[in-house]
Amino acid sequence: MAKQIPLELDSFLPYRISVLANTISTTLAGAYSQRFDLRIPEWRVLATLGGYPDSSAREVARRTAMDKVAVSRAVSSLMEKGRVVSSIDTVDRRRTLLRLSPDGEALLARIVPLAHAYESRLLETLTRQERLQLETLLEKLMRQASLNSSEEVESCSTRS
Amino acid sequence: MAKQIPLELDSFLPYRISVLANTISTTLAGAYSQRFDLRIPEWRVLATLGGYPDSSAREVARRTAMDKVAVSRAVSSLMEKGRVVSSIDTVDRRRTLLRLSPDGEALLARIVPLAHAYESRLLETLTRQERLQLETLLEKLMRQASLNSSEEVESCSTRS
DNA sequence: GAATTATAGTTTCATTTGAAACTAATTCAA
DNA sequence: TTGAATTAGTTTCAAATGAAACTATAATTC
Repeated sequence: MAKQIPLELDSFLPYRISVLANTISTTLAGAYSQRFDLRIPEWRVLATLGGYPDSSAREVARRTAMDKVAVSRAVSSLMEKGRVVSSIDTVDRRRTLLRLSPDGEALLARIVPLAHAYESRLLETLTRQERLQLETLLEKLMRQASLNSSEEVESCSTRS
Repeated sequence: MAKQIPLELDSFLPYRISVLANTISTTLAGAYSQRFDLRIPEWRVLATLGGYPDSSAREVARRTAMDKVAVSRAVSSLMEKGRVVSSIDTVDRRRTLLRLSPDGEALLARIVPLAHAYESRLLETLTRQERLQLETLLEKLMRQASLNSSEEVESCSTRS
């Protein structure tokens, strides 16, 4: 076998996507985190409840791909700040139904334009065609990435 | 002004990229993390030193986009496990030159195929053309993302 | 060459995160 | 029913992370 490819980190796809995602999250969070006293998990919950009022914590977790502990903490924090209100589901009293308070609505209304502006910034150098390609690629990569492939990855390697 | 777009998280680019990156990191780390007792930061340092022996911690940090504290900790851990050895730069005695030990080399040699296999898995559903597109898109997005745009994002929003 | 400033790297401390244990309510099964 | 198993959500504890202070060496300036 020839000399092993030494894995150039700069061109390693998982690494590149990770750096890109980190840069995006950090930049975006920087634009509202301290300014509105809103952490990323809170922002995700806020945005979700904006679109789906009266979701339970579990539903929010599923929609955002956050785990339930993270949701629980974000919700507590949002409630302390008066941005979210809750009510107990009368049908299933384990469930807590969550919705934005007027303050929460107002905050979301201020941040959504920021978020859209940043997204536009990211996309502004792409042609219409490239945006469509990006769509396709993200879907394909996401599908492959989540194929829960640890066994396959292992078998791939140990096979040789 | 018309009713505000309520920001569908599922189609919000920063969010999608973040979920994708998380999924990839988690899956990949799952394939070697416990198995080789190697955390993601250690893996990055290991891979970097494989390609660039006798780098200083600072150089590793720059190459990996990690911060120096993370590098410092990863290096300590790798040295404890005998995977990295260090020597003091005789020219500048603040600097520590790092390189893989034979054990470190051997470990890297075992993991590189895993990493390449996983990368191939990610890419396998893409056509040749799509892979080229991905290249272009990652570069463009990375450039836009890192334009350090917090001020611009803010001005975009407050302008209206 | 002494004092100041800058740089490499580590340590400390406070915050964040995740996993597992836990509480409370519900469903299922006999 | 009532006892076992599930499910929603929280708490706890340990590990990971980041910012700022710190140590040691080097470079700069007077």
